[in-house]
Amino acid sequence: MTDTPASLPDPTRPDPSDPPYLQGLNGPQRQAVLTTEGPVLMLAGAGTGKTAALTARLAHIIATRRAWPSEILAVTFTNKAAREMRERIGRMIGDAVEGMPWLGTFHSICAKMLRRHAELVGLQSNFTILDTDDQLRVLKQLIQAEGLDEKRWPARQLAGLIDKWKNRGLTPADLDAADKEAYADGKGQHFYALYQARLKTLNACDFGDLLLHMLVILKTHRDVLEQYQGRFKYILVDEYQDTNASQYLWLRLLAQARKNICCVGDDDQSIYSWRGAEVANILRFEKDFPGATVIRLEQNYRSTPQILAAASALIAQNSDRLGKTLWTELDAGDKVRVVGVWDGPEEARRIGEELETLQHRRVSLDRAAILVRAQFQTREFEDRFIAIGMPYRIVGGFRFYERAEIRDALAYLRLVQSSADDLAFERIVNVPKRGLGDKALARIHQFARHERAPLFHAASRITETDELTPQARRQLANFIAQMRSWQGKANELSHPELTQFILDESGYTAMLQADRSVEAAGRLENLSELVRAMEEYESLEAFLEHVSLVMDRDNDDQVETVTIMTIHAAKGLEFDHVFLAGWEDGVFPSQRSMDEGGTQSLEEERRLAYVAITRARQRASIYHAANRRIYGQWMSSIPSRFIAEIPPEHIDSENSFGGGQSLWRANWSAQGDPFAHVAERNPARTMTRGPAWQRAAAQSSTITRAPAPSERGPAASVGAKPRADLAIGMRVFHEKFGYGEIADIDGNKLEVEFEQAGNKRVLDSFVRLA
DNA sequence: ACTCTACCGCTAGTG
DNA sequence: GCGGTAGAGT
Repeated sequence: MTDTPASLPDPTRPDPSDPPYLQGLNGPQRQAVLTTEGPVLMLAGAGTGKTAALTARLAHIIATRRAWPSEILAVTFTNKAAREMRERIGRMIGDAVEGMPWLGTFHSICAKMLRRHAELVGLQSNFTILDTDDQLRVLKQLIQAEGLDEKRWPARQLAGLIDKWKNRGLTPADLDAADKEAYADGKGQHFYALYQARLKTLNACDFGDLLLHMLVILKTHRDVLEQYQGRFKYILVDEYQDTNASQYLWLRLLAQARKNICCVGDDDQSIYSWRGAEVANILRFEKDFPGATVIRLEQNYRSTPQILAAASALIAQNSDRLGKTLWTELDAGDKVRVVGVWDGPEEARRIGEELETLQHRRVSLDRAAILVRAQFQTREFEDRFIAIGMPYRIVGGFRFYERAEIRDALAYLRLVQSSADDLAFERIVNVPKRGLGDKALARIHQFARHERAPLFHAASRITETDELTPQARRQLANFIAQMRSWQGKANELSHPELTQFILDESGYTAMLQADRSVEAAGRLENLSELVRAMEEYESLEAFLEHVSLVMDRDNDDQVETVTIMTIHAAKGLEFDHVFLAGWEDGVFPSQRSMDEGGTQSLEEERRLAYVAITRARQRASIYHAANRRIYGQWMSSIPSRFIAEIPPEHIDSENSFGGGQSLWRANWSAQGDPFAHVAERNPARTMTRGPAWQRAAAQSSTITRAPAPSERGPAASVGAKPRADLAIGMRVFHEKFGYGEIADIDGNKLEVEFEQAGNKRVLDSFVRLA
């Protein structure tokens, strides 16, 4: 597959004989489509028609028979992006898009691969994928089991570290000296290893593992690597600036053989370093792939020259850039508006008025958006818009599948599908309330650990004994019987029917119906939505796979609404009218990024500002308030330094409380670090309000150590083997029933004649010799 | 086993 | 200022 296409005189120029997918593309776009062989880096500025070029490239590869759809690997970050790409390609090449099994997110593609090779990393192919919440619960349990103080060493911190390591492609054995020092006086590596072992016994993996496991497999199993290298004739990566190290390594392995890899991205829009993305990946592409063709898409089709000029001037202040010069053929348009207001409520009021003006001009609210730096800023707008009846929509926040009721329902289904799913068991064994509290759960745990069996199994065995109170025993037996019957029904009923059946029979629906609170109705609604959503999947397995990787609700709002969202959420979107709220130092750039990261994170904030401005097609309005309430405290604030970085000739300034722009602009230029006086006047802003880990780190020099894990006593006998040290007639002590004499032994079940409590059946692991 | 209270944390958020 | 949660209290 090294033959070049019949060479045209100049492939970048339009030709009437062009196939339809090339029509309407500009020169660089055409080059990006036609340069199929060898490594290609497509640097695509904001609004330069990246997706058009990208889909045309795929269409071209398929149309010219360079590869079958199934021989192309196309990766994106979000499901939304994958879905959009699939749709757009579908429009070009028709049903052939159905044959593109390897178009998807990094995670979904890795999950698919990993199910084929699970046994190579000690998993079964039906492994479950844990979300962040499950992950945290597992870690909490481990921390407790090791006797560490959870307050001092929060599970979140450990989760963060493990995530970071996985993002960098490091297994526990790969950690370097510095990393080993991390967490609880150097126990980080120990906990990482413990956690991985625990996941293996749960037959589960977290999101990071999907990539890490595949990376390990590709590195250690040549045959598997060659199989995929052979299959993927062309590789395409979207949003390359967002890749983390493990994704990068994974891609590099797969691309090594043929080197037909095309990475698309924009270093100026890299805004995800905090979750592991490394801009370095895109900056060093040419070194990684010598002879790479670098193509710049610089003609912007979205914004007016004024908006573009403002954004370009801003981003030009950053140092580590590959550099692009965006230009447009559009007419000049309005300057960027900068509006100063007194406080947050006024900001919301003013933007509300602007939106009403748009409504009167018959501009659809769908074409307007309010972009904020942080989620907490949305409240001000919500309050105001409810008051004036402005239809709005807030993107982000809690996602559908993170809602408690959805997670509960899924836990029931997971347990039906796999009774070994301990996390699912724990989640719903007492939801709705069955009178099975900590005590009962602790017993089940203790027995499960002793038997090395899943909780469900242990629970089932424990109901055959008197270990629990009669009430708890009855309830647990009932729950187990129900679960068994559901497992049986899984074959008879369709999975949506089964779900409805379980929700009703378990009492979950009744529990919500009895709940008079405001949220209960919405929860019931969410559950019916879940059942409805399930109908689109072939099987329960298929649905659960989908759910663990995707499950975002498509809001099919009929009403025209203004969208309120974070800048991060707005990446890749565009609106005619964009309102940029809260451009004040401390809010944007955020205090935290300025505290911790120095220029590095300030540059990331600046890229964020660049992304924000370039969302606008016709008009961008920046707002800053002189006073803002943060965490319940009123703070006076100064306009964002980013405003001062936009050349005045691209700005129209107004100020609702006097003073005018000259005031703050002078303020900025007069001092070297104008922020210093704010820190001085408001010391609370800088140090004492730092995140917990900073405070903790400051104290970490004087740490006393928690008791070693050894005090967990002599190890229990291995497996479910009955104890050898017990015999009929021996006197034993049981925590609940007191002293007694063994009357009979049946495996690890004992019949004991207790002095006070009478004849009881108990488990051998709960008694000790008296 | 449930309810109340004190305390923590609080940038962004895909899989 | 607020919501989630852990641990104590009833």
